[in-house]
Amino acid sequence: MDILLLGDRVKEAIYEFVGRRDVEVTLEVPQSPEYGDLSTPYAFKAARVLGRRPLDLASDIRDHLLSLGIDYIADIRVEGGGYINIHLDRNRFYSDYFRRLVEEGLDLFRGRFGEGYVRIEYTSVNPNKAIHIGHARNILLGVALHRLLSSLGYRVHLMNYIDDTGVQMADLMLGFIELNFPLEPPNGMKFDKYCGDVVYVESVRRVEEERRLRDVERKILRALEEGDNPIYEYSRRVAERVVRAQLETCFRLGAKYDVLAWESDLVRSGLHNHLSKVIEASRKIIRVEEGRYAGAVVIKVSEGDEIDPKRDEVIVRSDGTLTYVGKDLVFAMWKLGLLDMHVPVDVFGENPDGSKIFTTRDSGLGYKPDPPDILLNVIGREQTKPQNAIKEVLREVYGEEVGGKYIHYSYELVKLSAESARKYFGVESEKSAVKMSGRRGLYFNVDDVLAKMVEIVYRHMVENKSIASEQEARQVAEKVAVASLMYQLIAIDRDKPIVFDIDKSLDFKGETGAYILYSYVRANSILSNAGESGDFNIDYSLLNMYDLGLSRFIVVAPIVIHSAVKYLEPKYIMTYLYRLAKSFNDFYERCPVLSSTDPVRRYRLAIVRAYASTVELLARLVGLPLVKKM
RNA sequence: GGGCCCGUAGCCUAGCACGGACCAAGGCGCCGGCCUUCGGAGCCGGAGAUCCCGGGUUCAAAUCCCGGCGGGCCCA
Repeated sequence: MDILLLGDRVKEAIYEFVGRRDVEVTLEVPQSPEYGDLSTPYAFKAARVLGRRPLDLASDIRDHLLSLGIDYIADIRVEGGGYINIHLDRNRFYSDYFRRLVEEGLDLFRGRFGEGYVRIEYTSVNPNKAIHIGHARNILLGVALHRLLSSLGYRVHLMNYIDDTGVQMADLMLGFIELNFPLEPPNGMKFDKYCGDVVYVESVRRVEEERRLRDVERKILRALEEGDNPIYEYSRRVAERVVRAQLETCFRLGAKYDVLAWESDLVRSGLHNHLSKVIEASRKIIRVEEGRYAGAVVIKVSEGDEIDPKRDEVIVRSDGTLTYVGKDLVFAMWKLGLLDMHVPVDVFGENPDGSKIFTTRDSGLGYKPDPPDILLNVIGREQTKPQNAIKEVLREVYGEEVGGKYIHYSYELVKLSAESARKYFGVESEKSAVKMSGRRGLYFNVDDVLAKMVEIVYRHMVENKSIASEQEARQVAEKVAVASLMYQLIAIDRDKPIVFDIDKSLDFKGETGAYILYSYVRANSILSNAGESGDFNIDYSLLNMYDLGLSRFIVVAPIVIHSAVKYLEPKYIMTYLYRLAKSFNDFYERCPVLSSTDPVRRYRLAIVRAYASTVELLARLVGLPLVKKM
């Protein structure tokens, strides 16, 4: 039994009692323990449609619920003019839940919140530079979604799209081909950083300065788009090396991939020829006959005959080339398993867990994605307009059911604080935040940021002499750093831009990932010093309000997990983890465990054990790394 | 200009999905306390809020609706 199951039981009982379900029973856990463990303002809402007074209705519902003798319900009170407050037999309910949680962990939840096949496309960084802090938001959202869904019993397939035919790649290659940058980075610099911070930035600068280089840039770009030529072959070797370097960073963040899909391979395999299918089938897609857009093919979202650039999307230009949206539309069809279209794949490498990463290639076994139940595309919010157009076409051509599977999982940009921009890049700005720019080299690499974080955490541990071996301390510091970065980027609402300030992100005080890990370390310290296990027949009458406060917070976890998966919001788990850790630290200050005498000591050990198990469970659900010492 | 998103103490954020005990919670910063108790990356106390503005719906609005204002993003 857990609070979610109990809540469902209560809901059903109320629906049956009133004989209608049009007014939803919303259950909440009251802030204050004196209002019980579960509460609903249902009587206020339902009173109107039932033509009754809230107080009377609430009383009747209470009497009915009590008459059912639902297990674990000790008392029900009507308070505050109509709230129905359910008080549980806390000794039994908390103890029983804690015991099962500690014994079964994740098994308590696996398969309970739906099942199916989910494809997630994420990361999608151009192969000309290192992963920066803005990409990290994308990657960490993907990681969290993957862990959440796969842990709860969904089959998850992970794809990473790599655009190796764009102008960014062309500019990088211009640096190697025309500006004679050596292929080997200076003194041990990581290859992706070298490409992005040194070669690419310089190429962009030179192209802007020298007209002659624009022609070279165009020539290289054409070679990349056409493929099957020495420039493309060279470029592909460089790009693969960059991607391998990028993946090292992604792995640090907990990422995993099943298939890397390269734009150049998709072009060569003829994927784009399939665009004609949807062009013919859709009435929204039209070939423009005259005017400015003559010869172009356009997704017509707007009403009327005129092309409205504010609303409509060009998918094929007048010269016959595909736009980004056109490419993405046909790619979407492939990812949804709608095309009978195999692309050659080969093994690219391995994930940290040992599973294979496949990559598209010019030859190899043919691969076709299985149709997923949902397709989550983790893409920035700035792409909303083209993403909506794609979805509309899918809806029209393949029906609501298929179109509904296509989800633009969007998030706002990560910007740079003006202070950081000035201090580290010498860029002055009137505004409080600056847009990052790969072209100007105005961004923080994840590797560099993590290195700074690791250094600070490591020094902290050395000062506290908390860990003996240097090697172990380094590993721990890495996890603390990643956890903190993850909290910074995941706990914030996806619709809000994040202003990244390097100095603030290096501060591990307060509401941070480190805080969560620290509380977990404290819990583990108690457990490992205890020398015995707890007693899971807790008698709360012998304990105080802080024991109770932590306990009733632990018990809420199933509700949080349910919301997180229902709304695909890992943020709910992150913010809950922080509040839970806070509750634990309150408990820690006021409730001595080891120095207490039995039975209090063993009751508290059980609570600490339940807390640690909850943190382990939730951390696993979002991919948050944990440490037992720090 | 149009479309979408955001607006909560000096700053950052939670709560908004599903209106309910919210005279609004947490963090940073500021002021003042707590290291002979299980690890102080912690805890306690204090100051700090027209929940952008106006209207509407409702027994009840930070939450829903309408209109404004301000900011962000997008518009081959």
